Amino acid sequence: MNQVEEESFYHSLGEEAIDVDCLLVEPLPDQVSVSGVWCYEEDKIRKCIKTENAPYNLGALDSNINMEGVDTRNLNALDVLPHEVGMGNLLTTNSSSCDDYLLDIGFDHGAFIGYVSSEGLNVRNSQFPMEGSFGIHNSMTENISEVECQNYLLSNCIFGTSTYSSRPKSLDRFDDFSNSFIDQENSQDTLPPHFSQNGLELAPICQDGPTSTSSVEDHGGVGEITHKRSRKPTKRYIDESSILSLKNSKRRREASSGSKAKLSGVQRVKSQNEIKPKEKTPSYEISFDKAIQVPFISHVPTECQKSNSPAKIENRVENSSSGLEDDSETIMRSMTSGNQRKHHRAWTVSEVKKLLDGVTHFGVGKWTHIKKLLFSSSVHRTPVDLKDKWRNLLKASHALKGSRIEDDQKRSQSWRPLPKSILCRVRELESVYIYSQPQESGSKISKSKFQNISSPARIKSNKVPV
DNA sequence: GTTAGGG
DNA sequence: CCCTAAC
Repeated sequence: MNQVEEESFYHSLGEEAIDVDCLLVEPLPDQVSVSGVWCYEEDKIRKCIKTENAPYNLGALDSNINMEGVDTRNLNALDVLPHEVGMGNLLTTNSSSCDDYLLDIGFDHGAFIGYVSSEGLNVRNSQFPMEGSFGIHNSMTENISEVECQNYLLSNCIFGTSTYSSRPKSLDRFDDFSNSFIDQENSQDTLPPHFSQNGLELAPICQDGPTSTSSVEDHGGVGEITHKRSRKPTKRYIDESSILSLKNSKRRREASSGSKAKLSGVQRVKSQNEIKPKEKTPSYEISFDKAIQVPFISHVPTECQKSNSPAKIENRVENSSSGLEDDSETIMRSMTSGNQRKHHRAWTVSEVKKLLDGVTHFGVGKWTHIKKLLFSSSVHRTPVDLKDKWRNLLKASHALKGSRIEDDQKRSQSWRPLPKSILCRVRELESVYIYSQPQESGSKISKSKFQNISSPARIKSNKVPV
């Protein structure tokens, strides 16, 4: 954009050009509209940002926003801030909320003295390029649609004002943020009107936090308070025993009527298969699989191709000798339960961080939400995987708690892939969710939504379980 | 369809 | 990671 174009663009902006509400779903009295960031002339910024009742030091307005030569038509708040606004220029009134995060990612506190509090702009988004787990925004020059910008703002507005100090974290870009939330039946009821406008609804936890009614009611609790479901003998156990007995009776029937020379071989193979019914495979699958040489993963796409073991292939070959004699029950069993095991994929630290963010923002047990919103790109992580990983993280964090932290950390860093900060975050999250269980109705969090951020300790003291 | 928990 | 009861 050359100078002339730039000037004409400025003029075309005009005083009324920027709708203050364009980025906020509904401006709250004490909320700072961030639309002003779209302007970069100081007087316009002042006009664009409501400063009445805003308890923030909008230091950014007084200082260097230098956008020269930048095509602002393609910029938005997220693009502009990290680059063009000096970190120290955006001051916050409750910068303590950042501490955990900064610790987590290993930055000096001093390096991030300035950022607007979570009610307004969140300069912490500038950490996107550095934070592996939020790596979608690798390029800050990426254009972000207005909707996405809204999502960011919303997430900052809501998530950032929780009562849990490590809660406000930068979010991944929510590709389908709004759509996904619309699907949530419960959120409409639990959300105040200003969060359900424009179809942008937020998860219940955004509003009431981990102590919310929905949190408690929906998953019935976590941690020690969770009471376990009672289990009957598994269906698989019943099925297998019934299959065994059925096959035995069939075999007896065949043995009494069929050709004995032929059946003896079949019986031998069958008895082998009965020992390990899970590994039994119908013969037609074999011809099916021959072409790709990895018979055991034929039903599972790509990612499991490494998972076939020689033992299994051998077993498969064995089955081929048994030919078409397999009974239909066994075929169905093989088809449905399958012998393929998903290839093990180690969880990366960034994945774990994403998971923690998901738990932070949506709550323990909202695995499908987390999956849809944060792991939509990783097909190999199912909601169950997330749940399992969370369970393992809890175990790991307790293991860490049990030992002396410093020594253990130093000693185990070589083999333990998870940084201590992550395990600490797990513990914090866990404690929050444990302590939030006895809460009847999430009034406390919703009340304090736009108040200052409480520390986990304060949550605990507020919500002492019996 | 989703989640918890045992394996 | 799988499986399945419980929800």
